[in-house]
Amino acid sequence: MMDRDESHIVKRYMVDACVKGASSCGCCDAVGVLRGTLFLADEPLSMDQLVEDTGYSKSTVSSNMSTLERLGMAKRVIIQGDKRYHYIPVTDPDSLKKDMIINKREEMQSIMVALEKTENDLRACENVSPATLERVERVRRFYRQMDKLIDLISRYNTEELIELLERGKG
Amino acid sequence: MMDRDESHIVKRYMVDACVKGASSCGCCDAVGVLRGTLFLADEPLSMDQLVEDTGYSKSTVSSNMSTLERLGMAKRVIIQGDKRYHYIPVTDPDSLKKDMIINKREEMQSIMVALEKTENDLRACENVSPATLERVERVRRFYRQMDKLIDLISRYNTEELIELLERGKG
DNA sequence: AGTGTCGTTCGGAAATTACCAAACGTCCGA
DNA sequence: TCGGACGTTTGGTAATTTCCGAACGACACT
Repeated sequence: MMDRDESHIVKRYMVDACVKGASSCGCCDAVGVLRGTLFLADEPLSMDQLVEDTGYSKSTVSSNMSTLERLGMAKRVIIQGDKRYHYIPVTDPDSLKKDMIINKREEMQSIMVALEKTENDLRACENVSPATLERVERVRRFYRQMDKLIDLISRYNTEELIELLERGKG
Repeated sequence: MMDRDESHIVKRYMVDACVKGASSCGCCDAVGVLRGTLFLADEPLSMDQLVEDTGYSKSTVSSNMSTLERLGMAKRVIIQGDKRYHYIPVTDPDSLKKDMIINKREEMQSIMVALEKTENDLRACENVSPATLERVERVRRFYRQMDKLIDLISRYNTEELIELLERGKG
């Protein structure tokens, strides 16, 4: 039988992977640890179980599970006859892709707003070098394009996209 | 004439936007400030000028300019008759897209490696629940798909992609 | 070799962040 | 309306990160 230690070893890679993924989107390690733990659980986990399995305090688990929910990586489910919340990992490719894109897009949008304001400010000054203005315009064009691209990508599911792009290139 | 203060106001949005973008890829504020400053400069800037314009110390500028270079967001150029380095921002859409994709892809790859190891470990244990194994497989499939998608996307330039996807959906 | 100019690296201080324990609010059953 | 089980919020602390100044190494010119 697999004891706690062996189970922990199996978990390590998964947790490490999730921690890495989390830190690359600016989240703290706990978010990754919690996600990894959730992935390798046999059933929906209550907060108490997450506290037990990860060693984090209740408050840390609570706040970081909120983050996971917000990022679309975990969901709460109701277990009949148990008033506690239970969490499951989101593993559906299309949901994951959707949330990944939504988050990326919000980032882009806020950068685009700032770029637009900058461009307006620059135009309002008389003695700004045309090269500078042109440079800001170019970056803004880039973000506009990427935003459009992300929008288009969000309208297909992953299989469709792969097929379309493979066909396109031949 | 635009004095230093006015120039600073114009810079604010751009710098804020870059700081936001930087922190969303796990970089500290200084990286964003430096990028924003570079965007709005009329000419390539030396390290001394960056120190002056940003208020950061020489060592901070040095190390953070390295990360900007690594991320493909700034480049060093040689100015004739000046032995100091000068930096310019990268604004070419295709370079920006390329580096953005390269960085994203490296992330994916390392997560995929970890997922593969986990799957192997799980298969080696006899008493792992099939549901858990299936869950890991599903996530791994997701990352494999995304990796493939990113690879395909990297083979087109942005205009081609937009056209292809617009045509595809009608 | 000696000197001056650059850029990077290193050690410590300051600021920020992550984390925990305790207090708090909420919901449900008695 | 009380009591108990949950989850969230808060305040303080520990740990990490950021940043600076100083020391260092590299290079060019004398």
